[in-house]
Amino acid sequence: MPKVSEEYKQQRKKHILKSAEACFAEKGFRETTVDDIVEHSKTSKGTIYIYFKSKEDIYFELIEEKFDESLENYFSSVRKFNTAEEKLRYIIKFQKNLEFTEEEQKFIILQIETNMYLLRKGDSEQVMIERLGRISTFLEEILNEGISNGEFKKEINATVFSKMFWSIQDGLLVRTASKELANHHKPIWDLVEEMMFDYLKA
Amino acid sequence: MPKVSEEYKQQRKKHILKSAEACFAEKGFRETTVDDIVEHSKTSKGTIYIYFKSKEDIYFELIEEKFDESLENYFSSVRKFNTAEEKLRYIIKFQKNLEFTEEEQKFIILQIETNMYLLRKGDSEQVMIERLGRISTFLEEILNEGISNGEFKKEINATVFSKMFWSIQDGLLVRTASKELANHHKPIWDLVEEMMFDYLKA
Amino acid sequence: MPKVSEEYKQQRKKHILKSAEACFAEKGFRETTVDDIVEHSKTSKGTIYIYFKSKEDIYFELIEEKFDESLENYFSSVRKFNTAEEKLRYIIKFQKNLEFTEEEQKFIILQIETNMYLLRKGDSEQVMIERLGRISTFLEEILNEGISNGEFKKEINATVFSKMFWSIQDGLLVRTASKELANHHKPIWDLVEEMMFDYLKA
Amino acid sequence: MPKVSEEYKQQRKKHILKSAEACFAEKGFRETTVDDIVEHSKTSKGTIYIYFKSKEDIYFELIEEKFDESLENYFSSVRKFNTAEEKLRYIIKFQKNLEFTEEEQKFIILQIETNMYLLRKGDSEQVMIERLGRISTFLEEILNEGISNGEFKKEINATVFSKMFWSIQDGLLVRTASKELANHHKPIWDLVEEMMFDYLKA
DNA sequence: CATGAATGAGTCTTCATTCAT
DNA sequence: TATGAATGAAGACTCATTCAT
Repeated sequence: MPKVSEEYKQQRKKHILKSAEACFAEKGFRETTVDDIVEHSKTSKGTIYIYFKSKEDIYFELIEEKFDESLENYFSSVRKFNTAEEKLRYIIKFQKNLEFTEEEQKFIILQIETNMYLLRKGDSEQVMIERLGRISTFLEEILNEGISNGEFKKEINATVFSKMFWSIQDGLLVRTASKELANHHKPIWDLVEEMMFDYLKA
Repeated sequence: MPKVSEEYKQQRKKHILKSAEACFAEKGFRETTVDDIVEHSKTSKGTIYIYFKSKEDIYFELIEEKFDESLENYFSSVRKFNTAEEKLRYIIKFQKNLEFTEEEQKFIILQIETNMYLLRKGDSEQVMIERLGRISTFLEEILNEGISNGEFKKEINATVFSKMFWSIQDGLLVRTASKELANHHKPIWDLVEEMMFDYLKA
Repeated sequence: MPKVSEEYKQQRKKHILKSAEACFAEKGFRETTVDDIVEHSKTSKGTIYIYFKSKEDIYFELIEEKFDESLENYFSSVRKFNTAEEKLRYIIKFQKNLEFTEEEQKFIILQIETNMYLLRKGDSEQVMIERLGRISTFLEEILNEGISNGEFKKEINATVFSKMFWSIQDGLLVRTASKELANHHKPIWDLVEEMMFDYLKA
Repeated sequence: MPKVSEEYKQQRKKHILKSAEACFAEKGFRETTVDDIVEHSKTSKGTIYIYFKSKEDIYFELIEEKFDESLENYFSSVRKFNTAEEKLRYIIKFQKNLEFTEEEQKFIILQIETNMYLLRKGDSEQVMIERLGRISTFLEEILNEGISNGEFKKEINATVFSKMFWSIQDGLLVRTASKELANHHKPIWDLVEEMMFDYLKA
């Protein structure tokens, strides 16, 4: 006989998570204090510790949520296209069209930092590899689809190509987080696109 | 121990830096305490503050030293080759042959974290962009050399290609830091190499 | 203990201030550690930093409070008298009758030290001069009152006399802080009284 | 068979003391570091600890020296005058004519702080009281001289008057250290002079 | 005697977490 | 459930003093 509905509690948690995201993006995990989150979320320290068992816990839930949410959206919008080429071109187009606002850049930084954090902790095996695997598999399927139906040449190693692709994407993301490349990444993606399709269809 | 040679002092500093590197690589900047460095270096807190004015100072000197040192070695070994193609192939080969020990992987993580840290602080403009610029220019020169002497096709935009190349390298490095890709990056570099030369010489 | 009344918090702050006073009086500002205050107040370091933002902050609030509080009481008790002579004699009598306990002597020392501290910092202009001004003006008014109604002679420069008076008071206070003069100051005040009134009414 | 002459050593000590004086006056005892004194004296930490056994020791020797030196000079210049009145007027004139440079004001602050420091330590009985006694006695003698030869009236209590005089002097000094009264003390001394001689000769 | 590098106890301050209300 | 006051362990940094050269 809970006093408040489950839905209410979910909503409350989401609200805190949103605040935490803003804070972490702004200052990073270590530099963000629980008080920062309290202030941003207009709740209280006690409340936060009702919904999360530690600051680290907030961080993990945030990453989990953020990642899964955006990834599923992404996958499904890609799947709407018919041919493998269209799908791949859409993926590239999506990256190309990302307009990185200050805020988004900060979130990218946060994501990269998080990866490094996880890598260091060695927990990565469980979490990260599974994720990278999912993304990799997603592209592999598209590539294999293209190979089967003759869009792409037979010699392609879909696994390797997929890993390469996401590595490139990662690299461009890292650079994009910096001001140097920020919003100048389009010509690079153009080049990548040209080069890749030359290879895939040669 | 007074009236000690400049050389001795340099050595002492280097020793502390070495210890700091190990600690930072192990736990990251924020999680490493000065006491960790004290313990690892078998010196004392006071001594560390003779040679460095803050924990952050150690960090920056470390990054600086590590980076500049390795970069210059790298550049000069590349320049030994005659043709542009040889040079580029050597660069790729170099990346391909990197055998990342546990320790080196940790240092890569540290470097990436550092970049993120700098990006967040906004101090990055001075330091990082200059560095990325140096690396980018280095490859641009090689590419232009190849274009002039007919090794590579005329249509290549050396600036864009160079940026792309290093982004890919970055991306692979990030992934390599993870256990997933660790020491499985050779086939990916093979693919990159094939694809790139196809494009450059088409 | 959450959601606590403003009054409760004021009380808590006062309690810490009381402890700090005892510690500062005992050992001086610099020699007093925050841990001393913690121990004396039976609270915790954290609590102290909830109510004050630094050790210096405690010090200033203490001085401020102590000073303003006692000064206003003093002024109002003096104003109760009718004639200027009565007022001035009361002021002197008040000084004369001060029985300096060990503790009060220590607080006098603290006050003098504080003045020196402020003087050195140069922040004194704002705070101290304003205070000295208030005290000086207070006596000037009494003197002018006495001059107007014929109690005192016309030739008196109220401003100079006032400053002299408080300097004497200061000097006697400094000496009183020492054991030498402690509680032997009455005959000196008698002499001062005699001499002053001889002059004022000559 | 000392390696260096006693005179050399005395000179060295004096030099360090001079530097310490400047530093203590500038920043106070606690805020002055041994390194400050090292830098100012252009010697070394080791050297300082040859001549003094602690930072506090420097402080005490400084106070001792400074005080005794100036006091003896002062006494002897006063004694040159013939009558008690001349002597007392000279003392007042001396105070009146003090032109307090920034530096001298700082040294006054240091002296006052030192007194407070000594008072707190309870060592005051030995050192300070003896000093205050010497000064007090000095003036008592002058006053008694004046009483004996009819310059001053018989009813004067030389001991009390003397203590009062130095208290006034102390008070004016404290105030003079502040910017408020700085170099505006002459009219006050004029008033004190007038009032005192009115009393002494009445 | 002179030097200054080394030391480490001692400071202030922060902040994640708890728990009484 | 919600609150926010209380806690204290932990961290960065300082500096008087020592002592090998």
